[in-house]
Amino acid sequence: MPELPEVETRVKQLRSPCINRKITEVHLGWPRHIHTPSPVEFKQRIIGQQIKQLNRRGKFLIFTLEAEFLIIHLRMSGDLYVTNSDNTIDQHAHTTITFDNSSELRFSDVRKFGRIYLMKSTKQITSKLGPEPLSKTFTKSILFNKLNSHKRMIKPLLLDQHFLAGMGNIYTDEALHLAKIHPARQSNTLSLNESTSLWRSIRQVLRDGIKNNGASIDWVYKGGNQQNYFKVYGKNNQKCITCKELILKITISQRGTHICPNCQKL
DNA sequence: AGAAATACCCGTACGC
DNA sequence: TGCGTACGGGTATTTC
Repeated sequence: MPELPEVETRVKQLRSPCINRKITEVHLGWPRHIHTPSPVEFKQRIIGQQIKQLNRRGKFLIFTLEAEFLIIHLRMSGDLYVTNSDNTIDQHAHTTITFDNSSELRFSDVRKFGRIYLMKSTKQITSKLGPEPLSKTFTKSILFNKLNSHKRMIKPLLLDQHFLAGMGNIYTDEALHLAKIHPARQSNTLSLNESTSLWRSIRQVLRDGIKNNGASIDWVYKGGNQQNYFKVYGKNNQKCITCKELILKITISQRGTHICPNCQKL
């Protein structure tokens, strides 16, 4: 579930307890979380390094270490938090990274889909990602041009991290609803006005999400408030705020999709 | 190129 | 009540 706003929230929360900490020990309870290098090498390489910076690119958290980068993707059910190493470990905190001040970074992941990378460069990961939707350089004309260069349904295109980095199922449904665009629309059929409206909507739902510390839709991700402001996600059979029509849940390329059939016509 | 299916996981909700 | 099963959510990968 963590999408751009949830990841951004974690970055902000983790900076102060992580930056300038030195890694003294690592516990790997689910070695398959370590995508690269091998778990043994991972441990050898990371111990002794100090965390210099923490940033985000798309849904990836990027810890800048002295000699390389620790990159973490939470996928659907991952979460990260720092706590005192004396505190009881939660059942799903499979990977823990202990710091020099007896606190530790815990990677808790109920569904074990998350991935951890240790790499000399971030390029291998970040160069494949599309633009950051909230950056100054992501202009409305860039979106319009990009939409026109593809002939794909708009929703799966927005979910494609190579096209745009950071959108997930929830914020995509919310953005398309706000822009009054049907998720099955072909990307290259959007008018300039529709594209501009979509550009505004994407940025607005993401900013709102960040402002509210992300969304907590289930037991997995804690502390967010954005779920209280959803207009369509999880609102099937409830009335649309703008037109009172009932929100519909449909399937678009194998993903649950929420629309107002009146506001978002094909 | 892009659509569709599949694999990876497991807590929860739902049907019987 | 208990058991079985479908579901969801992000992405890589494979196949059509």
